[in-house]
Amino acid sequence: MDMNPSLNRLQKSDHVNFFEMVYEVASLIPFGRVTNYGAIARYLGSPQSSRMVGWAMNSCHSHIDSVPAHRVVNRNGLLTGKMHFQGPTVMQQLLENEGVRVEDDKVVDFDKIFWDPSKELSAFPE
DNA sequence: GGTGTGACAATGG
DNA sequence: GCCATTGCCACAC
Repeated sequence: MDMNPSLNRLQKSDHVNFFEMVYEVASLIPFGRVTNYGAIARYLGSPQSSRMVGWAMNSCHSHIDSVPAHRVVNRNGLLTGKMHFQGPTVMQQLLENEGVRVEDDKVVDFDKIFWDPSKELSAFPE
């Protein structure tokens, strides 16, 4: 068989969609629900790549569709990425607009409204 | 093509 | 129980 390195790289190119996949999952977050980076990373098959999720969010502006990044918070339920929005209070406003209580830049009842794609979606829809 | 980074998470002291 | 360190993996320079 021809071990064409280009071919191998081609498959790796599929991982380039990692960002888009993150946007996909983020878009699947139900209204009034929130999730954390680790859950999304875990759903993508790389539970250790939670940082990549945040990185993808950093580039979410590059995505065509608007990504509800305000529904994605860190494991502590803290709105760590609020500063990356149009305004430091936009993220909180959006969450409160969805019925999510945010106190001191932290999601109240985070474990209650926590939405795990790996459990809710239960499968890999590709 | 190597180095640095980053909106995290888990572990250790 | 809080602060510091490590791991991690993909992307930008």
